[in-house]
Amino acid sequence: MTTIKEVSRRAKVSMATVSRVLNNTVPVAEETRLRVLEAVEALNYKPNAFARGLVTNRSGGIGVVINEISSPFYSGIVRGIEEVAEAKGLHLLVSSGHAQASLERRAVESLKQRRADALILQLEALPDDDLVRWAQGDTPVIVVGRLIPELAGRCVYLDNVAGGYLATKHLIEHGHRQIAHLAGWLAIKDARDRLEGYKRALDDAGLPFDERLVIAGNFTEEGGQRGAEELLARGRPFTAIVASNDQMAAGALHTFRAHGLRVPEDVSLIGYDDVLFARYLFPALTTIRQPLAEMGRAAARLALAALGAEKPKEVTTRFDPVLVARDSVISTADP
Amino acid sequence: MTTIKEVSRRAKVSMATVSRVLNNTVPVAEETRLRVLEAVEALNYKPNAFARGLVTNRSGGIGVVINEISSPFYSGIVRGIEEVAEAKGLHLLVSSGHAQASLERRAVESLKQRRADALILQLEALPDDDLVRWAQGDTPVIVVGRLIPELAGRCVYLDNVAGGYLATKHLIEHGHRQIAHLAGWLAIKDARDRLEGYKRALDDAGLPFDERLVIAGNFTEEGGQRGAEELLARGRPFTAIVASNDQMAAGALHTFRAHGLRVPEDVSLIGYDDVLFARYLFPALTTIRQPLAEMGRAAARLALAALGAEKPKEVTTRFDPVLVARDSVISTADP
DNA sequence: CTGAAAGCGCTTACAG
DNA sequence: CTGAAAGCGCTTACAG
Repeated sequence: MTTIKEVSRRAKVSMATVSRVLNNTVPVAEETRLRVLEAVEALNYKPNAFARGLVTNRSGGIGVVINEISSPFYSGIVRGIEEVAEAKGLHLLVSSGHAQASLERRAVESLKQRRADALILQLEALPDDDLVRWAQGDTPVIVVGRLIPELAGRCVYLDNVAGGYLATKHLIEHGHRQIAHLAGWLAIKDARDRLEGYKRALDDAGLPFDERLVIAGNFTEEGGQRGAEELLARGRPFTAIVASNDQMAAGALHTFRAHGLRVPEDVSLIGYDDVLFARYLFPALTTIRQPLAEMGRAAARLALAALGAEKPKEVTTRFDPVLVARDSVISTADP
Repeated sequence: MTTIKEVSRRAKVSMATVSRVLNNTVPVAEETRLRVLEAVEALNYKPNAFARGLVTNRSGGIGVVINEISSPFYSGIVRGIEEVAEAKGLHLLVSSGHAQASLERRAVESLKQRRADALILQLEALPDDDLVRWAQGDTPVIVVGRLIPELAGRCVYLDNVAGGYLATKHLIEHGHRQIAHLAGWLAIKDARDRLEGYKRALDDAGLPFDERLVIAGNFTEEGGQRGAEELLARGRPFTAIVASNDQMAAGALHTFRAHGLRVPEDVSLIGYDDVLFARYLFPALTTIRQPLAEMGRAAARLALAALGAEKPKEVTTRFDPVLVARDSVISTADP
């Protein structure tokens, strides 16, 4: 690896000058500049990021911890983050938290130690307190997926209670009265919020809440399958289901089909997220959309603003769930 | 941020000693060790990664460039990489290449500059030459998704010609004679290889190759939809389709349904990849499986071995496509 | 506009 | 087993 010293030697200038032309910090005589650039080119010089970071205390990277990089849901967020970070020449340091407190903590500490310029955290296990404490450190912290009062303005989130409500209300408006809920993993707040929304919608419509119609799953296709099986086994009649995400809805669809039940003729089904494959299921899945990439972009912009790389423009920080009506819900009167 | 100096002061030892207990490089008297540890704890000291990297020339991170982080296909690979890297305490530096030569090159250069300890590269646009040249540098390079003769043993790949062949042969064995192909983006080698496999299988079966039955798509659901539309519009009769990936198959399924065509009764369909949602489509998609996570793990192990963090165990480097028969293919005799 | 020098926070021979 | 010192490769006041 060539160093700045070799470049300075070749260009017959001091190391300081090389540094100046590379970083564009102060004006340098055009002739000198050219000589330096020529040397840089000829020697294929790349500044050592460690040395630079040691003195500037900047890494040029944004640290991201996301629950599960390989899930279509979370990677949609990462994609949005990447898009804007890349445009600013910042790179990403990504870790998965796997919804485990110890892993989440380790990931954040490691990111801080490596001096990520900003942290975008989508954590599931750690309590708000930890986030608040980290946010008090020198590294700007942006929170995805929760609203923490102390950190308002640094949180990008979607109201999942409203989303659960919206989904349930949609079914109620289609005449359904016995509505089951395939809940997500209740250790995750999103799951609890959607359940809460479901309850409120029932309540507002004067419908009783029946816990036998609620199954806690785990946000996976397989969880949806098992949940649907159990629901069927319980024998409580229902005409519609609110699934806590699209993957569980896909699993439920599968199970119903295996049991000879038709969706939506025999049971209406609504998902949550609107991941890419939702519209390719059969029937095309009615669902609640979360604008994942957009949320990721918002988080990245907030991070850029926090670290001063970008003017703090207006950044939408609160997103609303929107209903995407496709073919998996039908009125009870219809068939 | 506390520094090693403050720790050494508190523990009443030299900085060298602090460094020694933290890195476990040489034996340190137990009593001293405890004092140091106490100070580290009390001061909540975290070594500065830049300073450490500057002298060791190691970052403790593995650089990954992958075509598209948010695609279910690629993120499956990343997940495998992450799994083994995490277990070794190495972090990941991830960039997307977006199948563009300039972005791929930029990503790799950036990773090298940041002194990633090893590079795992899944590139689409750059030619083998670039990979070979990089591999000659000081950073170990592992290649995912191609076999480069000069870098054999450092390549994790799956024979896509064999996969395309396998898919096509499966249809032929079910009596199909007019088999169309929804190709992927032909700028990507995987797409070309699968097409090649398709041709060979036809040839081996004595079936003519008809280019009017081949549509070049782009590996997305939407591409599959459009491809299927065009295929229908061309009016050439066909009884089965080989799609170059599952996402395109999902799109085609959608289009056929819209046209009142049933899969598999009217047209058999086989996908490629076996991404998670493949089995949740209706009909459940027959496809060619790629063991993504396993390939990612293999790449990570190769990287660890290359950088000496792990004994070079036996690592499978070549993977075979396997047929997963589900419900989207039927014999021509059957219906 | 440019150079000499200090310093960022570590690790690692070199002595003892 | 431990300490003093050099050095990793940059950037940034400080002078001129």
